[in-house]
Amino acid sequence: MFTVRQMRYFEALVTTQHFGMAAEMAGISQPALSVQIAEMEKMVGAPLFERMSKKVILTDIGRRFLPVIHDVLNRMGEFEKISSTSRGPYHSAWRIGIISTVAPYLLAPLLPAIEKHNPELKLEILEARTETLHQKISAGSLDLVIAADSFPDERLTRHLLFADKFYLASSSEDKDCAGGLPSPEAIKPERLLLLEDGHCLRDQMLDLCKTGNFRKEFSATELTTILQLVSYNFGVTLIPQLACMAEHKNRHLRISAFTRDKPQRKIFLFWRNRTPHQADYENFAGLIRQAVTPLLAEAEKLVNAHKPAA
Amino acid sequence: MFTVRQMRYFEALVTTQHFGMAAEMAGISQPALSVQIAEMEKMVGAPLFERMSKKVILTDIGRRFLPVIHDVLNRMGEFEKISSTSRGPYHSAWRIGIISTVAPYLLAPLLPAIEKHNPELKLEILEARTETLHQKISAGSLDLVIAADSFPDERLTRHLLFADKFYLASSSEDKDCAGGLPSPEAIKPERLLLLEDGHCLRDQMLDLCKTGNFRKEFSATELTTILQLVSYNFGVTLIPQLACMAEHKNRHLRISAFTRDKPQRKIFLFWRNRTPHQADYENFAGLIRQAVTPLLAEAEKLVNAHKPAA
DNA sequence: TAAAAATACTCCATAGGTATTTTAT
DNA sequence: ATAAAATACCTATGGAGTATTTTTA
Repeated sequence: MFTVRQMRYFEALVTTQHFGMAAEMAGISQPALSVQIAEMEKMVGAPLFERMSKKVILTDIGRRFLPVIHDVLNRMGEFEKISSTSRGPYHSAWRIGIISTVAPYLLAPLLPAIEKHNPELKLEILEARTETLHQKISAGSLDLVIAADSFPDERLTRHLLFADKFYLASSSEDKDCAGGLPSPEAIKPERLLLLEDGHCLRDQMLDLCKTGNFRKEFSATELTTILQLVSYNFGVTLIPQLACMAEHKNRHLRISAFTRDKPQRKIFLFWRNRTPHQADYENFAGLIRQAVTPLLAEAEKLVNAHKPAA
Repeated sequence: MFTVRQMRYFEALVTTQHFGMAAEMAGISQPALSVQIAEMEKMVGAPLFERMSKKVILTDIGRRFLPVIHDVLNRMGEFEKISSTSRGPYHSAWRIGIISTVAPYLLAPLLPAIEKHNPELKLEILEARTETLHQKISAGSLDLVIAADSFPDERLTRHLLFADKFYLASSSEDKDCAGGLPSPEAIKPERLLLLEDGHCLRDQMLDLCKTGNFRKEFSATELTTILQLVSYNFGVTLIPQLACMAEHKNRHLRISAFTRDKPQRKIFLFWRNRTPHQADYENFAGLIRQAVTPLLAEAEKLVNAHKPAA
C-alpha cells in the first residue's frame, strides 16, 4: 500500500497544513510532495486532504489514516534504537542449552565468573537432554549448547571445554568398593544405578560398564537423586569429576578413582558453524575453562587424598 | 530506515527460512530478495540472518527486529480496510455545529428524519455560538455549521435552509401586548429581555428593536430561560418561529405575529467551499428543509389562530 | 557434485528536480 | 495580482530481472 516515504510526507503535510512547508520539512521539493500525496489519494480512491486557500486540512477519510500512520512511523523509529543498541555482542541474552548432568555443577562456578569478567553477558539457560538440545540449536532456538562427545553434526562447530573423568561413587559402608575397583567393568551389574533413559551419562555408563543387566527398578532424572541412593548403599554409580565437589558434602558418599582405567567424557561447547559470534563464543569457551579448572583440580585432589587411605 | 518492501521480504524470509522460497512468496526473483536483505543488513551494520546450509535463521539482532516489523506490517494492513470502508459518504460521523438558539428546536424533528431517511448518517453535534462555530469550521474541526445570516466568509459555501420569522413573545397576562404590536420597534425597551452577549439572536433582536436600552439585569444563555421569564410577565422578547411549537406548551406564553413588519432571520447550512462532500451536503440541506417545514407551518398556523382572538 | 546464496550487469519504474501552468483568493 | 498547488518534462536512483559465480555441504 503506502510507502514509508509517503507516510512521512503525509505526516509532514498534516502538521504543516501547507504543501510547500511540508516539502521543506521532508527535505524535498513541493512538486515531489504533491505527486506523492496525489499517489496516495489515487490508491485510496478519495481525497485525503482538502485544499483550502491558505491551508490544507485532512478530509474525514484522511483523518482515519492519521492514527495508523502515526503509529507505524513511531514504531519504525524503534529500528534506529535496535540498530544502535546492537553494537556489541551482549545486547541480547545468549540462549544456551546445557545437559542436565553438567548444568548444576557447571553453573555454580560459571555464573560468578561471568558476573566478574563479563557482567554485560546475560544467559538464558535451558537444561535438557542431548537430543532436545541438538534439535533446538539446529532450529535456531538456542545459540549455544554444552554437551558431551557423542554429538555428531557437521553443521555445528565444537570447542573442547574440559575432560570430565568418571570416578566410582559408592557408600562409605560399601565394603566391596572400599579398596577401589580397577575399572567400571568391575562394578557388579546388579548394584549399578543409572539415570533414566535419554541421558547421555546413562549411555556412557552402560558403555563403560559393558552390561545391560543393571538395576532397572531405580532410575532418576537427577544425578543428585542417584547419589543419594548410593550414599544409603542401595548401589553404586559413576560420578563425573565435575560433580564431585558439590556431591562430596554428603559424608556417606565415597568417591574413588578406578585403579586401572581412567574413563572420562569430554564436554564441548557447540554453536552453529556460521554464527556471526564465532569469536565471542570462543572467548566464552575460554571463560568456561577458567571457571571449571579449579573445580576439577579440587576434585582430583579429593580423589587422590582418598587413595592412600584405601 | 527500512522500506515497507524490505520488511515484507524480511517477513517472508523469516517464515520460509529460504531465500528462494521467500522470493517466490514475495513474487520476485531470488537475487532481488538477496539484495534487499543485504541492504537491510548494511543499514543495521550487522547480519540479520544466519545462512546455514539448508536453511536461514534469524540472528539475535534480526530477532529483535522481528516483532516490530510484524506489528508495522499488521498495522499497515488496516489501510486496505480503511480504504474499502471509506467508499460512501457515511463512513465517519459528520461533525456539525449548530448555534444554540437553533439546535434544540431543529434537532427534535431532524434526528428522527435522519433515522428514517438516512440511518447510515451519524452526526457529532456541537452546540455553540456563531463565532466559535466559525473558527471550528475554518480550522477543519467541524464539517458543517448551521447558523444565521451574518456569517460572511468567502471560503465557506452556504445553502439556505429556511427563513425563521420572529414573533412577539409575551405573557398571557401582559395587557400592553394583548392586541399585538405593529413591529419590534414598538416594544418598550425597558421590557425587552435578551440572551447574553455573543448570541447572534441577541444581536438580531437589538437590531430589529433599534434600541440599546433593554433590561440589562436579566440575561440568559438559553432561550428557554428567557421565555420562562416572559411567561411570568417579567418582560417580552422575540421568539423565532422554529421555537414556537416547543415553547408553546407553556400556557402562560402568548405568541403573536407583528401586525405591520414581518421580521425574520435566515438559517443557513455552511461548509468549506472545497469539501469533497458538496453533493452529500446539498442532499442533507434538503433533508433539513423537509424536517423543519411542517414545524414552521404549524407555528404559522398557531400564530394565525391567535390573531382573530386578538 | 548439487544446492543455495551472492555478484555482475542491464533495464525499467519510480522518485525527485526545475520550469511552468492552473487555480483560487 | 498573488500565492499555492498541480502539471509537464527531464534526470537519477533504486529495485528487479537474467546470467553467472561463489560457497558450502
